[in-house]
Amino acid sequence: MTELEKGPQGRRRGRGARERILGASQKLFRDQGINQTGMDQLCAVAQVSKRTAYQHFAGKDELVAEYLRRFDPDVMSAVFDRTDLTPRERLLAAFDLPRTATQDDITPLCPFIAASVEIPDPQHPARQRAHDYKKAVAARLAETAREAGATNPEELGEQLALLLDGASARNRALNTETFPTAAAIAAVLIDNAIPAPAQ
Amino acid sequence: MTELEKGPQGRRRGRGARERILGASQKLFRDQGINQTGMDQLCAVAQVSKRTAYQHFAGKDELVAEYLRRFDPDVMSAVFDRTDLTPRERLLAAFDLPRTATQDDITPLCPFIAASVEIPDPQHPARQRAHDYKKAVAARLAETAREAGATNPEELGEQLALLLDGASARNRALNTETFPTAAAIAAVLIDNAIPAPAQ
DNA sequence: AGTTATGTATACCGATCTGTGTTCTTAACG
DNA sequence: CGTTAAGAACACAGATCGGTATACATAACT
Repeated sequence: MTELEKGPQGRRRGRGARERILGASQKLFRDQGINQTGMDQLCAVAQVSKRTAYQHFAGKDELVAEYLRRFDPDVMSAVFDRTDLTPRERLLAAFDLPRTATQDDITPLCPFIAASVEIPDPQHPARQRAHDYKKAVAARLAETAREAGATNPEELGEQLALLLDGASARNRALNTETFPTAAAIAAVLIDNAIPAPAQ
Repeated sequence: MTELEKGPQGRRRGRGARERILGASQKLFRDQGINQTGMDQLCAVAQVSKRTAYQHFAGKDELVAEYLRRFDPDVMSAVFDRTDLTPRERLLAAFDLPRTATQDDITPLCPFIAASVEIPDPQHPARQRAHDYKKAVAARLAETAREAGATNPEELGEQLALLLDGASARNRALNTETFPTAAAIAAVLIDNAIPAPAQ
């Protein structure tokens, strides 16, 4: 995901500052949280001068907003745009994605939930982005639920979105993988929401 | 819940420092978050000298841990210890409690989830307390599920606990009341988990 | 009444935070 | 080659953080 330290004849490190900053943000914000990551450390990891960082971003707030804007811009297309699965299978696959997308043994906390908790101001651009993203996920789930023939697609979309967020939050609090539990609930809800399962 | 500024002949403010500190913590940590609340502000709101605060608590970390220890020490007894409800009704009432327990128009974020996100160190006493509390809630749900005649009470308890956390996290991200959605899911799960509903 | 507990007031410490000013270097492009 | 823009290095400002030291006040208990 990061294409650093290469290029035609091996540039040392200059000329890609903005991308390196965002790459370091992704790693550090995920591992340490937003508030626990100072700009000094972030610039050190990104191998970027502090001055340069503030020429690319007006402030830390804007950097955080851009970090979230870059995160999964097309909303879970890795599962929703799959054509080899039926709509019903796609809905269930949404609960496997967080496990396969990371090489961690436990699924890390959703960065949008993290930002929503770490940033108190609801008007902060990062909070807005988190809001929009959560709505977008629910919308894609609802759309897929409609394709699957659910009687109330919007309701099912909201329900499945709640399961995803619940698993993420619970993963953090308990340090235990909870997505299988969420997937089991999802299977029940999906079966209950589709009137006549194709036989 | 806070019994401040009263007493026999109207003490001004001395002599109840520890309780005032914990009361201020409850308000400020909830409204602003833990990391966004400084000890100076906290002592000002509690009308307590900073020196006194550090004579009662070894540090902010210990204060945060005690704040979470005081929060709902008997785990949701307001719903689980009700004798006027059937076990099934008690399970469903768990999704109304967060709404009735606060006078806010929207349910605030669960303080244990908040602490789990705000505090990076999993070994922090507050994180431990959050872990224990979440397990305790799931245990009470499982116990009640067993009373309700569920075939797999532990599984149902875990599922309902996940719904509670999902609603709380989603409330924060979307600024919308989500507990009704969680309650609807809970109703489906409960009905599916109890083999022969007493008729 | 006198001792002791508890609390107040306030200045302060070192560390860390976000953000800036200044000067120098170097890669890219004509 | 020479100009220009991007970046590096680094010191520094101002605020805030958690936590402490010192000196004083007062309520409670014997």
